[in-house]
Amino acid sequence: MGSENFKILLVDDEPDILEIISYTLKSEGYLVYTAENGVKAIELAKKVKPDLIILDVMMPEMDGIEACEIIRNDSEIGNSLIVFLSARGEDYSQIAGFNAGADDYITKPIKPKVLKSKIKSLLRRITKEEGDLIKLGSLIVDRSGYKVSLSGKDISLPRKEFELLFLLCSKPGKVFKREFILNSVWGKDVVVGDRTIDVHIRKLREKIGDSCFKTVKGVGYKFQN
Amino acid sequence: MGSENFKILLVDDEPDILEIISYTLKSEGYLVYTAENGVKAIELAKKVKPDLIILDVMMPEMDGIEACEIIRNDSEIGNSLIVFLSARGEDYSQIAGFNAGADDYITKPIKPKVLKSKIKSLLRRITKEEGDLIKLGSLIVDRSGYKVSLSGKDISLPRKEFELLFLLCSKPGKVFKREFILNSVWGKDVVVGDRTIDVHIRKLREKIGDSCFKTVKGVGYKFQN
DNA sequence: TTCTTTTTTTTATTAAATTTAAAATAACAA
DNA sequence: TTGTTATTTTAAATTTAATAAAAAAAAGAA
Repeated sequence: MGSENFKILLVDDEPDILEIISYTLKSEGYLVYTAENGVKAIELAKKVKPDLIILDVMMPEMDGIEACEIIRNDSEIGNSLIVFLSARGEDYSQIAGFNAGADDYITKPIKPKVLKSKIKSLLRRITKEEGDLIKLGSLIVDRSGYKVSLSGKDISLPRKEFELLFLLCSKPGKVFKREFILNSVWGKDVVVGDRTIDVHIRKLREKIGDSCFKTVKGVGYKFQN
Repeated sequence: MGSENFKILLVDDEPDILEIISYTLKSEGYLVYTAENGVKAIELAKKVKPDLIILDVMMPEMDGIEACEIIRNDSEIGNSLIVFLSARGEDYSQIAGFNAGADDYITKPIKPKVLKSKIKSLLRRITKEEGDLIKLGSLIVDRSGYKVSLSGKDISLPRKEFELLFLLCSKPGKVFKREFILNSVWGKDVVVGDRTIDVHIRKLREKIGDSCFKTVKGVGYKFQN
């Protein structure tokens, strides 16, 4: 989706790993910063305020777990997402990592595909989890369960329909342009036909009620109840 | 950032909670007012007209739900956003809270991150972006919703009509030359007939009122009410 | 896996509304 | 008066969206 140029700080003492992961992440459009040890990582983190930090567990001087604890207790950078890198089977470090406050871990050897999808889903968490509930009169839109409750009755919606509803409800009364809707629900580079939005709107009108979805011809749609 | 210094009223009987939340919110740039019970809250709310009220459900004397109901039925402060604080798992209070008219709820223990993002997304819902709204007496031109409200009544306009109205209203009293209007509403390289503007002006006169669109012969039109 | 169901997307058709154009009328100045 | 310019009306052209139905893709169940 709208890759909002997330900042990722990558910390590992092996230059090769740094290189490979860095390349992989940059090709996904992330801004990547690197550090080769915990001390430098913390220093750099305070400067760039990364959204996510990838920490190797095994590092000389200050290991990942120690660094993680320090980061978590720092008010400036404490709410970055933290991911650990650990050798497969090092079960201990995984546990320790979570105790130290990590959000996820990835085992070496690193598969770019796995890495990318983990990072993506973690970052989605911070963009989408925000305010996961919208209440508008008798309509409650609940992102955590992908469902809406309309005057007490629960209606569960498929993903696209839900995303569209959620978007419109995030600013009742505002007209969302078709292009904008496409970008945020379908994603920047997904190409779908022009009628796709219409059909989804119709589905929502069927399920939620006709009156609250207003069409502004030549512009887009808005939610208003 | 663009934080328009929102006013938040925080109501809880525990001084510690008051302190912590207050600190968190102030650091985000909000103006925070506090009250330790429902009665004082309502009193204070009438004075400061907060944009958002955070209410603890469990309070001595007057609990949050009761306070919420009173607030909602008060015309002065009834359309503030209301958020409940409730202990996790107290599902009952969530339901009750919504029935009483709350817009959202936050469970204790409170995580500053969650609190901040919820508040932010709630306030985002009610804010209009800058330059989106033009008020001229009883006429409100709302760009984000592509509609105008004329002494309370909403009128929705098609795209071109709206753009034209918005242009004229952006500088009341100024005469816009026909050529300029064509450029900004229809675009530089779109070629349309000369009478097109006239027809659209007429449509606006029909909908908004004849008197406020003045013709300056040989030059163009202006808005003046 | 394969089959079934659901969701999503596309296509074609219909309907509606906007926008433009054109013609008729009115206003006004020279 | 005539000629110019704006207004109104009407009609045509064009855009745009709603609808229905089918195809494709994805998700789930057996």
